[in-house]
Amino acid sequence: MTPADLFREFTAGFPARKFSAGLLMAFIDLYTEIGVPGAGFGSYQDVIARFPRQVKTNGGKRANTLIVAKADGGTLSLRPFYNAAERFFRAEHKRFDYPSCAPHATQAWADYMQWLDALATFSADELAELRQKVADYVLAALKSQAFDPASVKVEPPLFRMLLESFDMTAKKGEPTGAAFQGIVFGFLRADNPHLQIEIDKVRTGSKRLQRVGDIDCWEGARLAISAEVKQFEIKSDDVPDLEAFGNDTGRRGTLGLVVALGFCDGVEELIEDIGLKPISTDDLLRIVELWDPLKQRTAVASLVYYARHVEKNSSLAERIESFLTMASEPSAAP
DNA sequence: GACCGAGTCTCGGGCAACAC
DNA sequence: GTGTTGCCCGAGACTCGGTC
Repeated sequence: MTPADLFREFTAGFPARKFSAGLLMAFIDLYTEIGVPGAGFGSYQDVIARFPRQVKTNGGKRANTLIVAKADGGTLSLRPFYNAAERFFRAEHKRFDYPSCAPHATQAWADYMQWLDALATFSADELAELRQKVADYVLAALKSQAFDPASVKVEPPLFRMLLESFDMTAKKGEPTGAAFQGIVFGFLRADNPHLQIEIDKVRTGSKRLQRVGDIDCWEGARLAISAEVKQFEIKSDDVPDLEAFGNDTGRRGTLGLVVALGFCDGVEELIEDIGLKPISTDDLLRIVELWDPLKQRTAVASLVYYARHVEKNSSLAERIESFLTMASEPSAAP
């Protein structure tokens, strides 16, 4: 069998046994390592006569793979050479269609006795050329699955950008507190798709509407979450005003949130003492950073809905939409 | 003792051969 | 033509020994 014959046989069998490529390369590397090329061997049996096959592993168990004894007393296994070939195709050249089956492949070595016979007669140059042809053949036959970062369209984290950069202070024609209330509504809407979210315009008077907080989240007839939204930094003097809210949510077994731009020193502990959970914009940011773009889009859509259809304030709605347009431009995303 | 590599074994799934 | 069976590839769990 000439190198050309062997290569033809390899290509014919490759579709059914892809691992045969790595096995063939491993045979060549093993023979090269122990100095078979140019040593005048006529067959695999001649090689084994010089480098006896080990039929037991170092642990005394039956060896299924090809292990030979080296002249210096040590042993050499086919497996590391096969591993290297598999790494070459899969890790280095991203041919993930090449099978990950080193144990199975190296156990099948005995199916290729003809190849081992032929390889024993080839020169070093012939072996190197054949090895290169096998590698090239596989690289051409199997498609590269290398990851191209440029091929991935990254959607900007719009809601996070809103939290970080949108000016929440009221502009001309906007009611104070509306921007922040809309953002908290968007946050709760996206974070609680299983709940019905109720919200009204700022300064509507939640008591008058039989509501508990500025934003109420219902699971059927049960109030699951209620939030008081404060577009300012809460001081200790403001805490007594939250007592009734804390009492109401506590009585109902509702998770009561106090969402504010920030809290003065020690105020968060005072709020927790009355059974409420203080959440600052920094807390919101930490949570939103873990959201995927789809969830962020839901929050943004809810904010736009709030500005357009709840608050019905065109000034705020246009300011939000203008911000989103700018933020969506490729150069704007972080 | 933890970690890693080498080796064995088992199992699921695809596919071809075969029986009806 | 369809259902069954068996083979074999491919994947991965598991064990064991060597090394640091």
